[in-house]
Amino acid sequence: MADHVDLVLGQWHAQRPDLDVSPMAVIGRLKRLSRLVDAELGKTFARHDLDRASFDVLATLRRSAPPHRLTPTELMRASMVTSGAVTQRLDRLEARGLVARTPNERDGRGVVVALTDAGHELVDRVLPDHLATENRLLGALSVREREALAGTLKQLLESLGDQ
Amino acid sequence: MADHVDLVLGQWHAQRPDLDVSPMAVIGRLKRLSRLVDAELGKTFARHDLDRASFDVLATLRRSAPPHRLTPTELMRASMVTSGAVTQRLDRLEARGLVARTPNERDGRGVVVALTDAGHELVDRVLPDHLATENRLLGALSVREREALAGTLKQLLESLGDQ
DNA sequence: CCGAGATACCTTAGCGGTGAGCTACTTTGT
DNA sequence: ACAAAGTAGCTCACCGCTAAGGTATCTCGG
Repeated sequence: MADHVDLVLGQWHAQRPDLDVSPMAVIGRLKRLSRLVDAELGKTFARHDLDRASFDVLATLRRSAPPHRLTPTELMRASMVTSGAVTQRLDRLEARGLVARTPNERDGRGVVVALTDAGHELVDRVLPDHLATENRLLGALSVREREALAGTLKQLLESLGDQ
Repeated sequence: MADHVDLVLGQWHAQRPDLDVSPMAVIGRLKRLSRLVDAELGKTFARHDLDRASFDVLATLRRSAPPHRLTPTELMRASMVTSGAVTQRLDRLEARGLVARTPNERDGRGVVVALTDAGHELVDRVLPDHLATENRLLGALSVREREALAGTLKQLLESLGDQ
C-alpha cells in the first residue's frame, strides 16, 4: 500500500534522483499525522464547546497537584506558546468562568491561575472522551507497537533538548 | 531519562489514577515533536527568506513532472490547507515572482500555477539545506530505527485514511 | 541600601489560516 | 437542449499566535 508520502518520495526520486530525500519519509509523515490528529482531537473538543488551546490550559491545571494552581509562566512553559498567547488564552477562559486569576502573594509582578469549579467539572467531563479519541486514533497499532513508537519519539525529543 | 511527556504522565497518574492515559505517551510526543521540528525547519527557510507555507508550494510544484505546473486545487490537496489559504499563498508567491498563474485552457473556471525560473532556482537552492536540517533532526536514530519509525507512521496514516 | 539587570505579565500590530459564501464555468441527467 | 447540481478559485470577516515592546516588580552584587 502507498500513502501520500510514498507518492511524494517517488516524485522526488523522479525529478531529483541526485538527492537523498529519505528524511522526508519520517518528517513528512510526522507533519501529516500531526495535522490529522489535531483535526480529530479538535472535533472532540468542539463537541464540548472547547478548542485545543483552552483544553490545553485546563488540562495542565487539572493534572497539577491540588489546589490546581499555576502561574502564567508555568503554563507558558508547558504549552510551548509565547507569553502573549497564554495571556489571551487566560482572558478567554476567565471570561467564561473556567479559570480565575488572583494576585500572586509571593511575587508582586505575578498572578496565580486556578481552575474554577466549572472549569474543573468541564475538564473532567471532557477527559474520558478525549482519551477515547486518542485511543481510537492509535487503533491500528498493537500495545507493543505503541510502546515502541513512544520510545522512539521520546528518543528524538531528548536528542532535541526537550525539557 | 525523562522527557516532558513523562512528567505529564506522572502527574496524570497522581491526580487521576483511575484513567488510562497511555495514549498520551504517543500523541503528546507527536504534537510536541511536530512543534519542535516545525520551528527548526522554519529557521532553515528563514535563512533563504522563505517560510514553511511558501516552500511547501514551491516544493510541491518542483517535484511534479515538468513543466512543473499544477492547479490551485491540486496544491490544496497536497498541502492539507483550505482553498482560501492556497489563494493567499499564491498571491504572495506571485507578488515575489516565484510562481505565475495562467488561465487553464482545459477549464474556464480554473488557472494553472507554474514555477518561474526564479522560483525554480530558489527551491533548488533551498532543498539541500532543508534536507540537511531534516537529517540533523533525525540524527539520534539509526537508519534502521528511521525506517521502523517511517513504517509505523505510515501504518497510522493509512488507518486514518490518508490519501 | 541602592542601582542595574532580570523577570512576570500584558499590549498590540501584523500574519497566516479557517469557514462561509460568492461568481463563473462545467458536468450530468432527462 | 436545458435546468440542476457540482466544481474551481477567490473574497472577506474573524481567530489565535508571534514578536516586539511596555510597565511593574524582584534580585543581587558592590
